[in-house]
Amino acid sequence: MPPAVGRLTQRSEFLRVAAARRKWAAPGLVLQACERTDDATAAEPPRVGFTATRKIGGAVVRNRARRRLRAVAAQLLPSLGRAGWDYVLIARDGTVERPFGALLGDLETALARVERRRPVAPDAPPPDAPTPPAAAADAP
RNA sequence: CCAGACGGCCGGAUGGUCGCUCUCCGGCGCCGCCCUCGGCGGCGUCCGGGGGGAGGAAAGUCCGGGCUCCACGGAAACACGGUGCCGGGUAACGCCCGGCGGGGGCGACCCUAGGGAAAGUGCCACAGAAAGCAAACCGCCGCCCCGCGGCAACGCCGGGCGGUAAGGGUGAAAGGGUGCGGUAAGAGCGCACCGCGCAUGCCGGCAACGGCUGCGGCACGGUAAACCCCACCGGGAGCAAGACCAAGUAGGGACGGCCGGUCGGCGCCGCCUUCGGGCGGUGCGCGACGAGCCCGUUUCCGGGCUGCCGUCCGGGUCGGUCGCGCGAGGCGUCCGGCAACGGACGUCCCAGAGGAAUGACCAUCCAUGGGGGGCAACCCCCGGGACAGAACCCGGCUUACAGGCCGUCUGGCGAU
Repeated sequence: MPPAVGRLTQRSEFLRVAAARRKWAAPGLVLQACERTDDATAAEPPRVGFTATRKIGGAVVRNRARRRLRAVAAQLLPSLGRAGWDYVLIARDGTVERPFGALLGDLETALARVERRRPVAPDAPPPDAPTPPAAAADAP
């Protein structure tokens, strides 16, 4: 099967991913993730959705942020995304100005962080956290 | 060359590697039909190829329309909202063009919400004596009285009566301005010019209006983005309009209280019967009329809704397709017109998404800012690309905008 990445289009799907409360914030973007629970689609390739609110700017800025996020996702998600998972990328103020290489790094570390937290119980801190400030601030 | 005025236009370019969306063609796969080679149609997280893919403001949603549904029958008056010099353009406009009046600028040119204040009402703060009735605070002038001085004419201090809008002072505005005459002092009191008003006037202009002439000493301040008057225009809501398909339910149900005019219908009971039915009673929110309410108000009148109140229960609205891209369309040439614009001919098809496509990244060039080198052309390094994204579609207006290009004209300086 080719490593195609699906899209999230329905509001209910976005809400479900947000309700999973599994996220990580990088300087250029925020990543939310959620594992699909129904068995029918569990083996299918990952899906991704994009959010750019009015908070970051007008229509031009929002469009540009969403396009950059889409370019980043198209480059990394086919190899790094997990089958059966849904991801949501949220644009921040820095998304438009941040260099593209740094944006790639943001998504890479965000994916790794979300992966690492996965086997751990949500209320227990990760035992091998190399950079505690973000994780510690999120734990309580 | 410098300063400025007006009008028009552009608003990064090229290439490479990955992508998105619409459409067309060819494969591949699946399904259906005709039926046996095969053909047609549909579908696809599929493959390959061709073509199209944001703006001058796409923005604000302020006007005008198209289109759609509702009220559409209609009408009149009232009410409400809008527009407001004249002529033209336009599908229409509050827009545009050309004029007129007023104001500003040496000028090119710019600004102008510009009907009516002898239809009525209101307001004109503060200051000021006085703000629509005209008005006398300081002044100026005349007459009279008292006192003082003087031989007297007269002068001065104070008071009274009267004249005076020229001067001072207040104000946004004080009832035309300047000059001469005139006067006790003054004043359109008289005269000249300017201004103003009126005209049955004459001339130019389609008109707004302008010019001339005559009359009137001038008697009627401003404000109508204050009420108002006059003329003209105006149904309401909007593509989440609206239509279709699929699914599927409903446009309700239950209980309690209160009210229920007339006729019909239906059910039940009783009586009569010539067996067709009839009469009486009772129940029923089934129908009609009436009644009530709604469609801005009223009337004629058209339509719609309806037992009323309270409590409880249940359901629907998040899918798909169309609307949705040939249009008051773009470009070019010619003709008419000062112009806005109109006409003829030729030519082109030019975005259609829906968590929302038109991009991401790199290189070179082009503008542009800073630094360095060089006599110079130029070279090197760093920074770095305005406002801003179609959401049914057009015509305008308004607002935002890095930088640049072109044309016409004005003033000044210099040269010929």
